[in-house]
Amino acid sequence: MGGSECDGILVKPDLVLYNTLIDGLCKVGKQEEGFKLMEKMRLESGYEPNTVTYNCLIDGFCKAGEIERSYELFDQMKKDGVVPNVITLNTLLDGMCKHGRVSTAMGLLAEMQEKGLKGNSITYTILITSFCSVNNVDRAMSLFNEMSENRCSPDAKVYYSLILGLCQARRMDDALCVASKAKEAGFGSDIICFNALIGGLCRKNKIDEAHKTLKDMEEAGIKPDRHTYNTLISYFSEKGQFETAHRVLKRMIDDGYFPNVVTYGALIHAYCLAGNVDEAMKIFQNMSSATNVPLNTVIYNILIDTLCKSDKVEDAISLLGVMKDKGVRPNTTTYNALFKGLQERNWVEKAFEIMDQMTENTCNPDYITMEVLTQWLSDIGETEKLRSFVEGYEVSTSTA
DNA sequence: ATAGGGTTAG
Repeated sequence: MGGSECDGILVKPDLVLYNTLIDGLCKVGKQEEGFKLMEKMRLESGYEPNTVTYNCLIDGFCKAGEIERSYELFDQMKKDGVVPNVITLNTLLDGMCKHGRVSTAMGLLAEMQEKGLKGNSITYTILITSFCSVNNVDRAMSLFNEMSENRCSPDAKVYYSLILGLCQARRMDDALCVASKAKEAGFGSDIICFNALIGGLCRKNKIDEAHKTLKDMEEAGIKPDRHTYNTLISYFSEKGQFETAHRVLKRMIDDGYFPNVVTYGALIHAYCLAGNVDEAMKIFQNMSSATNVPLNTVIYNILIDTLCKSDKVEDAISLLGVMKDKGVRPNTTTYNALFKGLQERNWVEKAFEIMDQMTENTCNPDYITMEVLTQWLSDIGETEKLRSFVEGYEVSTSTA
């Protein structure tokens, strides 16, 4: 990419062009190449990376989950005398928060604030979203209130992130209250907020309020989208009102939205809940053969879980095989469902086999896995297998 | 040229 390579034409990329390329590489998951390009730029063009260069790379490594690497870049940046800005801060905060390091993020924020770098509304959106995602909505609310005190007025997205968080926490009264405050501040809800509100109200069985919100949405000139329809289909089918659900489905299709994996997932789940596994399997078969909708882990998990609970572990195991043949990765939930099913049958050999598969797939056990296996395997005196299972993870996580 | 919010399982 150095200008010297271009015979005959005087093309010397400037720093902005380099940064654009580095950002592009990072955005498609090639952050390592982005990093190399920065080094090459230094050597061949003599440009020193600036704040933007570092910000792009830090974001690339954060999005790839390589927080340590991002932090190294942040240190290197400061060592080189390149001044971090609020974008650097926000990028790091978002990376840390999304990878479970909320308290590290708060520490960084405090440290940067001491150095005189103030957060902006994006900083607050990041923090509010992550506190909500770790079920600390109260902290999110207090951050929101803190914001105005710091004479930083919330923009639409700050309101929206709080509304979403409140909906996810099932705190619908608070969510509606914040939504009306947002409206007073000139930020009417958008389709994402409306969908969250409608979904939250449905989950709390407040169908009248959900209906009213749907009307508010239409009055605001916002049309229902695929999410809205999926939300309603999920509500009606889970209430056993399959006729209504199918009517909504028809309207969805008439409106130009093809059912997607979520639509099918909602129906499959509801038929499973209603004890109609046959109908659920029929939809599943139809999905595989008559639609282009790719099946995902969630779909298989619903069915595997239901089969295990209906004393059809063999069918669940064969579905696991189908899943793997189709290249759909089982996750912890898949294995947990299977272990519970196998425990019911006390089918130990099969459980051992599945445990080995889980380790091979570097799928991490969670507390449910450990609870089920610890209880079951110690009851039957198979603690040795349990120990080697756990050790398998200690090895794989240290080499990962 | 760089940063922020969405649906299905357990």
